[in-house]
Order: sequence, then C-alpha cells, then structure tokens
Amino acid sequence: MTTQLSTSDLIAAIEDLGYKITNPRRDLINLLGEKNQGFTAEEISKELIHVGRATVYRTLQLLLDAGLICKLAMPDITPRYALSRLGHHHHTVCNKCGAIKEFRDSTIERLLKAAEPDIEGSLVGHRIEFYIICETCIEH
Amino acid sequence: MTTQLSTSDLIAAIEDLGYKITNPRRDLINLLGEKNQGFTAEEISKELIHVGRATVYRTLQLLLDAGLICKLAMPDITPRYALSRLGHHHHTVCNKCGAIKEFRDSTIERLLKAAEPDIEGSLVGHRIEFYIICETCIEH
DNA sequence: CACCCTGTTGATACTTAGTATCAATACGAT
DNA sequence: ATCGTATTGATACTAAGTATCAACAGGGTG
Repeated sequence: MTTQLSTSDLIAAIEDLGYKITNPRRDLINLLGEKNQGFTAEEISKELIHVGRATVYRTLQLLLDAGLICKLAMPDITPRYALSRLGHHHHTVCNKCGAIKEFRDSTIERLLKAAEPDIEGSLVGHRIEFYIICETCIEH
Repeated sequence: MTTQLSTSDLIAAIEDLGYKITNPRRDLINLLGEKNQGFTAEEISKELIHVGRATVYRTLQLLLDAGLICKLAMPDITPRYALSRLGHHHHTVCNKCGAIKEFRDSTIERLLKAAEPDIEGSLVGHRIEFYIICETCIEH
C-alpha cells in the first residue's frame, strides 16, 4: 500500500517551509508527478526547456532537503532521484534500466539492529539497496 | 579478524589476470597498501606526481574489476575507494571524516533473505552501508 | 641479449554533474 | 499598486572521469 504524494502535497510542503511557489518550481513538481521510475537531473532539465539548469538543480536540492525526494548514488552511474512516498525506506534498483522502486520491510529494520553491537563508533543511519532485474526487463 | 591483503598479493593478482606489472601500477599499489581508511582517486593522483591522472583512474578501474578494491558512491560526496580484504562484505562510513571500514556479518546476510519474497523481479545483489561517527571523530 | 609485438602510458581535450556569481526578475505581504 | 527579498537564468567555473593517440616499455621469443 504505497501512499502516493500528490503534486499539490509537494507544493504545499515547500510552501509550508517558507519557500515561494514560483512557475519554475511548479513546473518541475508537475513533471516529477509524472515520473514513477526515478529520474536524473539532466533528464528533468532537458524536458523543462524554459527552466534554467541551475534552477532545476536548486529545486531538486530543495526537495531533497525537505525529504520529499531521495537521491541514489551508485558507482559509475548518473545519480538518480525518486519521489519519496514512504517514511524511512530503501530501494530496489534495476541493474538494466535503472528503475528505482521504494521498498520497506520493518522486519529488516528490526533485524539490522542485531548487527549494531558489532559496529564500532556511533551508528547514525544505514542504507540498503537491492539490485534486481525488474520484471519489465526480464520480459525484454 | 581481518585478513589483510599485502601489496605483493595485489601484484600477484593482477599478474595472474594477465596484466603487466609496470612501474605506475607498482607505485599505485604500494601507495594503496599504506592507506587504511579509504581514499579518493584524486588523492592518489596528487600523491603520485610522476603517474598520469588517466593511468591512476585506469589502474583503479582495473583493481575494481578484479575485485581487489571497492568503490563507494554516496550522494554529494566524492566517491571513495578502499582495499577489499574480505569476500562479500559491506561498509561502515564515517559521516564526519569519510573513513571507510569493511564490515561483515553473516547473520545479516541470512536475515536479508527473509525480504527476498517481497521483492518484485529477480534479485541479483544487495548493498548495505552503515553510517556512523567513528571513534576518532567522537573523541574530536 | 637484442628484438619486436602488444599492452600501457601520459598529454590533451572532452564530457558530465554540479556549483558560484550576479544582475534582472517575480512572488506575495502590505 | 508598491516594494523588499527570494528566486531566476546566463555564464563561467570546478570536479570526476573518459576518449584519443602517438610514444614508450614489459617481457616472451629466437
């Protein structure tokens, strides 16, 4: 049961944070609403021809800081962003097409705690990614 | 009990793969042997003044392909490399100083399998990172 | 040991991802 | 409608890495 954040939720959220609702921001958010497999910054920039590249990056950073999107970096591939729809969660990443899906399993969270005593220093977070070949790619 | 790979193990490994042992490669490998908290490509390049930048990147890629080092990419920070000393493993990353340590816990591996049925598509791999503040940073 | 073939190197130029600067513009509170 | 400040976009820059290609060097062969 994925709770989908609507475009207007995103707009309300950034307004609540005290940021102005401008046309570039609205356009970008509307575009993100149409994406459901993750996206790169340049991809967004190319589709929003009338919005400056710097503004695209700035707005993505803003949404990131607000926790409304997340950014996945992996060695040797362009960082991808995805809308956050759940609270704390992890991702499945398709090794073929790059599609990103959110994934939450509270069992894992609980089980990870078992490792905590073995970790030196103070644990402040964790990240898990599952690499898959997604069903669309399996079917060619 | 961390099984430390020696410099000569690394050299033997790349020789076994059919690559030549050249001075730039030897120098780079010797330098890596001195690193024990992870390193960036540019850091290596700056320390090996008599080795071309391209060669540094090429050699790191070669070691990466051979599984002798690993590369960690995280949003907004320069990718860091670290010598691989274990087989399949994960990392702890200090959020303050970037120090990378390998971490293995077979319990986690086993427990992760519990999530497998919930994953759509075909699972081909996974990655776990623990973000910490390391003991050196805690002590300032 | 000298030779030669092929793998390797390094200088240079390029690409990609993202940031800094700053004058011009546009929200939106009043 | 006015005005102050946040925001924008053009441009130039940085950082991380790749492509190109002529020159070079390991190391197997005779």
